[in-house]
Amino acid sequence: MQYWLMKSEPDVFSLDNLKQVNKEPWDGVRNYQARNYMREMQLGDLVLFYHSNCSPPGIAGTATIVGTARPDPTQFDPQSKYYDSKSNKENPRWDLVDVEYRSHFQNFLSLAHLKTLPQLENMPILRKGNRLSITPVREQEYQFILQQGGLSN
DNA sequence: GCCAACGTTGGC
DNA sequence: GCCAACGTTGGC
Repeated sequence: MQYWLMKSEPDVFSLDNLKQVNKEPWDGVRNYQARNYMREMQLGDLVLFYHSNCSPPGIAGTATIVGTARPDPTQFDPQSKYYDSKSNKENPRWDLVDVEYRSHFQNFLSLAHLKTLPQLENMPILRKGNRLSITPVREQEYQFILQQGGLSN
């Protein structure tokens, strides 16, 4: 089992939205490194759900991987903003995973707060200029963040 | 809205 | 294969 952090802009898709629909195909990832991380994901992997490009940014809660990597259909849809004319069905370029709601933290963990915690200083999300939307998280980091969030599982 | 940091593209 | 130009991300 592995742990991950996945970013989402709450104006587009928030943890509240995930709770409402329960399960969501995580489409639209168009970055090779993030795609490769999705291909490593296994059923039951745990996810920190991060709200980006909002005020305040931070970790809102957790989710679970309930579907492993498969081709993202939006890459073949000319109407989609995620359409990729250079991809083809014989050798799809982009994948998605299925993410299921797990919990909201009692305490939203703002980026400003996370930056004060030396236990988390190695997390990519805390480093300036990091734009990767999916990153691996160490187990100790995940457990510590769960404690900080006030475990509402 | 600004802009630094980063990934991608494409000319050479 | 290099790298400048460009587009995007995302904190502030």
